[in-house]
Amino acid sequence: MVTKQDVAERAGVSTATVGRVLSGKGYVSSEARAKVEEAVKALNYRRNNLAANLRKRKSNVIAVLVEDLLNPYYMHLAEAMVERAKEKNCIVSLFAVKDRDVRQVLDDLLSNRVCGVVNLAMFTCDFSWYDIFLEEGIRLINCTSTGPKVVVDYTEGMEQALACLKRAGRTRPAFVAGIESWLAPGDLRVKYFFENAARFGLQCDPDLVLCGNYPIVKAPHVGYELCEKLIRSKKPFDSLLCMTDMMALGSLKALFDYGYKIPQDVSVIGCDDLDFTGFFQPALTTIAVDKKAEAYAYVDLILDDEVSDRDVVRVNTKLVERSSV
Amino acid sequence: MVTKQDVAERAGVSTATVGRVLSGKGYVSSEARAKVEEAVKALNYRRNNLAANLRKRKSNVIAVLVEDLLNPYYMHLAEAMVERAKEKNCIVSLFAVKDRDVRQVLDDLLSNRVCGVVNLAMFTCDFSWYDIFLEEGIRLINCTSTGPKVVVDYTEGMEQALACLKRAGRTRPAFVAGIESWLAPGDLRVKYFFENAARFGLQCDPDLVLCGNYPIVKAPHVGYELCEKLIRSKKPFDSLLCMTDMMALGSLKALFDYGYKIPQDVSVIGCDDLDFTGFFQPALTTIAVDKKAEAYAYVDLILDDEVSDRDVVRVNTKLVERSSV
DNA sequence: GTGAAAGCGCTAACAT
DNA sequence: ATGTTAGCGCTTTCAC
Repeated sequence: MVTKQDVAERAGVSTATVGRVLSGKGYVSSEARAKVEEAVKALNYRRNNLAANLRKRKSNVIAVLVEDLLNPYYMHLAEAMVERAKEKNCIVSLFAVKDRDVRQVLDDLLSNRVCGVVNLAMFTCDFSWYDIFLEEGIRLINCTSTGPKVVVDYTEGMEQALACLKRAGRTRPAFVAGIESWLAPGDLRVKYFFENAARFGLQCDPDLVLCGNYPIVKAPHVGYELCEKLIRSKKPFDSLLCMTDMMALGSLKALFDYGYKIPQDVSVIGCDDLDFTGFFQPALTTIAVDKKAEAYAYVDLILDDEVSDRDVVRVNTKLVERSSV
Repeated sequence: MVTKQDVAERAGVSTATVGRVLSGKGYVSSEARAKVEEAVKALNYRRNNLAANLRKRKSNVIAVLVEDLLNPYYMHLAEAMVERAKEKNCIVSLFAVKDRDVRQVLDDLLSNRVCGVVNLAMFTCDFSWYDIFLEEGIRLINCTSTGPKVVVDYTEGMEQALACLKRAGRTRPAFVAGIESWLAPGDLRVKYFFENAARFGLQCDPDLVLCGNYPIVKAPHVGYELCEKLIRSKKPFDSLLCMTDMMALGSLKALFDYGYKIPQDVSVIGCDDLDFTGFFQPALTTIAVDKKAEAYAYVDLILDDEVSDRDVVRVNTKLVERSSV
């Protein structure tokens, strides 16, 4: 492998000079620069990140914690994070957090001296180790009540969704929340729904906020079961707001299996706008999250210099209308 | 951070001894071992992988090359690879290969001295740099005609699929291949179909092997368009074999949009058995790939010692019957 | 059975 | 404007 030393020798300068031209900081005469650049090309020099990382005492790996990778929403994020990270010379690694071994995962992160951690497994992750990460100078995003955060602001999207339901003449929406009932009130979607439904002539019956045990049970299953239970309960409803598109997928199927016509009998709205929700039957109307902005924010919060511990970046949402309302 | 040196001092031994007990190789007196173990615990020592990697001249990162992360099949693989890699103390990083910057990605891999590369972007990846990787001792899987490989063996699955079609009384299947027509004949699914359809009383008309430009166009779109074209062509068909579940998703929708009833009018079979294909409408009958075996094979081929360059591991498939046939 | 020491390749403080 | 050099923390040979 070609080292900086090799380049320096070929260019007839010192490694420090090579370092200067490569990093672009410090004074270098244009002749020296030219020689170095020639040598770098000729030798096809490539920096050894292993060494650089050791020196910096920090790797160029951004860790992404997920409960499971099969959540397509995470993948939208991961995709954009990889893209953004590359611009900044970092790579992103996935870490699966399946409850019991959280501690071991964190050990792993520490051992690898990742440069930051994006916690997508907010329903699972244990925050007790936050201090260790701080001490080691590793930034955590979405890992605790303090520290930088990105929050998806559902205001706009929910507003449009409720308006859309109203326009369709709906009055009795149910909310397929899917998560545990003690978590539901904290969710911005649910909260916004409760606080604003009335304004759109929508009844909002706490009984119609359906909780489940996502993410232990997969989203489509949760959606199916919850919707099935709702149908069997005979409680009247004419529309469904779903926490995620994947839950909506399950709900759609339950509705179909029980003979409901969509959107004639019931309107359905999801959240996320996954790339294939247009292929659901019927194509799903859904609250789109600016996933690229969200993902970029994660990376930026980890890599940028001027990030304060109390930074919060908000990500926008908007309704994408298709055929399910 | 706690270094090996710290541990050595506390235990009253040398770093070499600490190294011996930690690695489990070499002679260590049981007293020394006990003291070291005590110190490791007390100090909460954690190995710094950055340093270890530099020493080994190789990182503990397995690179996974993908065209885009939104393919759920990749995510099934990624999930299992992360799991397997963790057992062997490695982490997996995703790298997006969007055609034009392949070279840059490879530079990245080299620069990071990843311990191996799993190429999932077989329709996009450039193999010309294979030699460099070999020289640097980096293993590539599925990157070239030589080198270790894992091949998904569709024999069993296709056999069952064709039998299933026959049982359903179908005779005119179309094959939604989705990939470019020059690639199709090389695909094992297509190949098996051609060679064995007759045996099941299935006509196999080359005109009914529908090609497209996946992965440039996303799978569900390709599935939709191809199916739509087929319908409009008025060519008779009574069943669909789809290259992937996501293509099947698109095809299902096209069929539905044109008023076909499934499975009454046409039977549909996919490939992959993604975790949510049971929620398609109707639930999709599909050829399941042993994704865990596939993923583990990738990791093992990269990390295990006794891997020969011509190793090929075969992964099994089998039909999962649901409601679309 | 144990310890000393030489790097791995890079960066940056310091000296010139 | 350029060069020298001291580590970063680990592994491993070699000497005791």
